[in-house]
Amino acid sequence: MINKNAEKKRMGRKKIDIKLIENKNNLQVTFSKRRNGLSRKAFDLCIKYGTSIAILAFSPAGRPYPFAHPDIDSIIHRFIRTHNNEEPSNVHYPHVHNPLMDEYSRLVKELEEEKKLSLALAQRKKMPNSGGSGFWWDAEVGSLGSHELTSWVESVERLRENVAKRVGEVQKGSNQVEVGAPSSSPPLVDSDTINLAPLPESIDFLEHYQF
Amino acid sequence: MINKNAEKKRMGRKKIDIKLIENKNNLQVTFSKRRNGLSRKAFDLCIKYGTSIAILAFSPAGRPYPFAHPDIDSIIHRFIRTHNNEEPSNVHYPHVHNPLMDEYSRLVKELEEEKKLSLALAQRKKMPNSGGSGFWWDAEVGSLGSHELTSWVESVERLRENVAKRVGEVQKGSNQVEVGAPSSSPPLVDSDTINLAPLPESIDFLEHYQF
DNA sequence: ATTGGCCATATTTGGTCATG
DNA sequence: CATGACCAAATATGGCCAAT
Repeated sequence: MINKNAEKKRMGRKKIDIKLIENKNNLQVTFSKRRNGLSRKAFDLCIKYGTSIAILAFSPAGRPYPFAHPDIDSIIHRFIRTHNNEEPSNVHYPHVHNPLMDEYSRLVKELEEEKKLSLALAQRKKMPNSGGSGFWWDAEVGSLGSHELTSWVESVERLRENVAKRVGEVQKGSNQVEVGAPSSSPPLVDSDTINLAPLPESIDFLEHYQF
Repeated sequence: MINKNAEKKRMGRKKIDIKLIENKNNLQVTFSKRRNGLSRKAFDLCIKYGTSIAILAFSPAGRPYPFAHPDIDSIIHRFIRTHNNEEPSNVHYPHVHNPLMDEYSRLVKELEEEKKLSLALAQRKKMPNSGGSGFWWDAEVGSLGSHELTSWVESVERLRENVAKRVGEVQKGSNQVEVGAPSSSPPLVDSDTINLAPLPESIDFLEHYQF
């Protein structure tokens, strides 16, 4: 990426895919904005819905940027109460095992596979011309005939669907917070408060990813 | 189906001010979306900047909606390390103070003054509104003098608790790890939260809010 | 209670420059 | 390293309706 196109004309917001950013220089700037944006949103939610939210974030530089309302202590306490673990001597926080991340990692791998497969197929039919200048799909896909291209697209679409479905299942299936230790002790509070609501993520976030 | 007024142009997003939302059923809907949005953004940041973020949020219904990457424990520990350079034995969480609140509170205070004024005027003409159907900062709150901020916090807290209606006692006497405020004992509401130490944060976001 | 569409509009953010 | 400002394009959301 590193689209270094200095134009006099303003470019407006650019779209970037979800991957570790490389342009450290420029991104440092962006992070500042986004971090603020995140807190701003959290704050907004707190006020509008009368809820409490705590955010612990770190800047790429490693600097901590906390946000909390009304205060971090009460929130953490509440969380602990909510999950009400049984270990009195050892306070441990709910192990927020974000299913989304798991899936994300896995999906990235799968996509890699699929990608290779597609490329392999493409190369079998047509021949090389690995321009290699653009994104992984630019070169190869570009060499496909309209027919192949169509099927390729369908293939990817199918993949996307599967991926989406999978993520969906994961969300609904594992929306329980896994406490640090594989607890076997019974909950001490109303059972309906033990379960975490389904992890917030919706599969539509995948739409923002560029496969 | 869904053909009420095909002609009628939809309204599109509406602007709403930042105040406790009128418990409308509709807003419950909105919260779901917004919460998702928050997590989505956090997730995005985590990936793009390779940073770690943890979010502990509660829905108006009192359900916890955690988000964390890579995992909440490491993040909290990191925070402790970062903020607590001295006593490793006495673990206490950084007293997250957020300037956003400062500004907000300040403005609310000003607003209160105005409200108070106009209310006084109104009462001179009309009759008392003992019904108190106003918002939490309406009327009487303004008469609290120099304790507005504390009151405000308490109000919000009370509200939160009401909505939450949570269980809770089962206190686990944790002697090992003290998960409390550094010095103050008041569990939930700590007026110190309102005006405390510094932490880089901009307040320009207030420009977007309508008081 | 929580989510998923739809659509139009309100906000946010990327890339750049400039300032503590 | 962290922000402010600017402009334009990319997203996120408010109502509304419906489904789980």
